[in-house]
Amino acid sequence: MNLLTRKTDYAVKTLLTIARSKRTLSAQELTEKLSMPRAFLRGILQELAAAGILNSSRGVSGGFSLCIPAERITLASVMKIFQDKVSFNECIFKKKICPDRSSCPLRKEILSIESSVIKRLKSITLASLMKNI
Amino acid sequence: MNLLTRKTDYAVKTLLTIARSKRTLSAQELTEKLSMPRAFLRGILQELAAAGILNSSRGVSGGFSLCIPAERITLASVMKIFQDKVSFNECIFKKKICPDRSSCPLRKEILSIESSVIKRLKSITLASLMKNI
DNA sequence: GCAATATGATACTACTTAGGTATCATATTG
DNA sequence: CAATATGATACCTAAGTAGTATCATATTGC
Repeated sequence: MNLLTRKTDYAVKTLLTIARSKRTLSAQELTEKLSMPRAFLRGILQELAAAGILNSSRGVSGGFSLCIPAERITLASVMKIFQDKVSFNECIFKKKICPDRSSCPLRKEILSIESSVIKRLKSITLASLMKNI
Repeated sequence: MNLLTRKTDYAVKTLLTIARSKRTLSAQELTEKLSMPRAFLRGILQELAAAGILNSSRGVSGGFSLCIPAERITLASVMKIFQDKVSFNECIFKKKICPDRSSCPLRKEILSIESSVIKRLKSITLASLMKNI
């Protein structure tokens, strides 16, 4: 079980690199800097652009740059792009076993853990990650 | 992303049922009580027995019973049986990108979240789940 | 204009894991 | 000895993760 998928991990590290270098970086440059698989990274960059986190420009000196200040890009928001549900508990016992879902003790515990994890994921920003280096 | 797999979820609910009824219950009885797929539940019960959480007895009036007091069966220990790694971060950047893994800011954050989740999972026991009903 | 360089869109493959089934062997009880 | 249980094991299928490949389109500089 992994909290972050590889796409999310790549994405965060790529975003950090872009944030540090204040200029536009192409997929090619990023691939070399970060030694990530090129085609895969291209896809990730495209998704980040589509999600409105990156600006993209085509053509000879094109590439990607941040579209939002680093303070406002959270780990939770990046995860959301690449991992549909950042929820922990998809209760499998609709009505069969737990006649009253709202009273299921296991569910309560998991939801409580989930919400505290999500809270923390929302509090981690690109900017805070950069400071901690 | 789900914190608990279905096997773990079934296992916990099954263990709760066994713990409540102080007698030996067969896979057949449990299947009926809990409306879980029979063959699947059988496998889960076998794994729980192999892990030393359940006693099993064969033959006509055989079945399963708790082998450990409910206070000492934690959610973490059940997860461990069915979900090899309850770790959150399998860092993918061995030495390439993070020359010094120990200083990776993202890794630090994830490990911190992970350890607090594990701590909570260890604190949830069958007994505590039963009390909260 | 045109070649070179970029991204956009999209489709496809390989691998792993989760979820579930089925069967034969073996032990226990009445 | 037949009925009932678990033990061990070998499958199968669907979904998600990780990664590749290609064609279309936009931009820049000569």
